[in-house]
Amino acid sequence: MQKLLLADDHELVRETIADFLRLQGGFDVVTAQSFDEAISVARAKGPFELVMLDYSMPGMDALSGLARMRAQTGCPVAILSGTATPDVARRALSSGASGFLPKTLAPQSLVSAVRHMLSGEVYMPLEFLNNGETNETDVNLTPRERDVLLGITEGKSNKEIARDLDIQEVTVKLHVKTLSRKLGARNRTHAAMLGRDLGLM
Amino acid sequence: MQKLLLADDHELVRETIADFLRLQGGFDVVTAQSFDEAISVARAKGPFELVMLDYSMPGMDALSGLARMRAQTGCPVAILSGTATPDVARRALSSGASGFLPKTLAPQSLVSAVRHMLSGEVYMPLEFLNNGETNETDVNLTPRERDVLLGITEGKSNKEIARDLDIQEVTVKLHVKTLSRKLGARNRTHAAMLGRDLGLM
DNA sequence: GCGGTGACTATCCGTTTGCATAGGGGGATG
DNA sequence: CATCCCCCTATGCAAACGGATAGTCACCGC
Repeated sequence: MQKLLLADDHELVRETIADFLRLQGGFDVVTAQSFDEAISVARAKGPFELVMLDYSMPGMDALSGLARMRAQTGCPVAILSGTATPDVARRALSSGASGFLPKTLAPQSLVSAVRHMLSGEVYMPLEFLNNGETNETDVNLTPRERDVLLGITEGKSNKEIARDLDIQEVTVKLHVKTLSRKLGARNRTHAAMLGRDLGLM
Repeated sequence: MQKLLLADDHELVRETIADFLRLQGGFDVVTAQSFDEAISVARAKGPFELVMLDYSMPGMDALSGLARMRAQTGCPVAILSGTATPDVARRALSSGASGFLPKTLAPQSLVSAVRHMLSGEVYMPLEFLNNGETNETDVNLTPRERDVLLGITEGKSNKEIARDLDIQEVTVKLHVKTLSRKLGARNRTHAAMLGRDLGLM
């Protein structure tokens, strides 16, 4: 029987989906309620043939959890999301996710999606690509902040960014501080990662 | 009967695939031998339910042809490629392609892939994500360097990384320096971005 | 044994970040 | 006009980073 790992912090959602996969899909489903627990479970009760991670979940830290889980287990990892924006879906795939599962997915489609991923292909509903042009995530940076963030992602120093934008270095620092606060980043590097994950540039 | 548009400048490949889709899939396949012809055909003989474009083809201009075709037809557009690198595949999906079809795909898989895309989902073989190491760059980090790089991508300071790995901060700095040199990064932020782009963790 | 390599520690130094405080100008909106 | 918001600048300071140099220790292959 194929072993799946499902991690979601909402108990109702988690257990509903798990039960459905057990009954309708005949899978052996193990659950976890946080990213850290998922990592522990993956180590303790593995190997799994597919891991499904909720996108907004304690410890997930946007998409960096995806990379960590992939690195540890080496098995296909899918992203599960309720507040699904097309852009997040695309980025998930770019980061190596085996699939993107919106929670609005019809139950029967879920089973076929899981089978699809188990057979070594990528699952993703098309509507998450077509509508994808306007991706207003809840974060809204000012144009200047985006400029600075772009510079950060290119590994530039504040001084370089200042020269490129023809402003003073102190001003760059100001933007770095404010955009980091808006993104909930702990420093410029974190801001760069979150900015890329959220597709802000 | 579902109408498909297939554009490829190599006649043999184009007609072989087209015939196969007609016979085995029962599709109505129209062909074109350049991107510009594909655009004309799409306007003249449309609408189509799926368009397949060769990645390297006169007028395609890498992936910018994908966006133009999507904008004009509004229907799913897949990328067909012989010289398939995982990177191109990822970029294709990020640019809104409905699928990525390597020409090495088994014929029968091609039909199922087309059906998959017609049903509104995205097709992509997993090996183009998992093997996406893109080891052209031939970076080989030591295990410890990967640990440190992972910490950097999570926005941690050297001090935090040191505590987590139970080593001294100076040692972390050493690893940061060496892994940055290996990656060709200008600083830790740049290293984090390159590390994520190259899928090193 | 010997050389090579990975991992680690130490001290020192200049540069860069990060953060706080304290403003000025311009444009939009009420 | 008053009031935001965005953008810019300035000064100052503590912390973190980046780099150089100089080692120790353990492991592995020849």
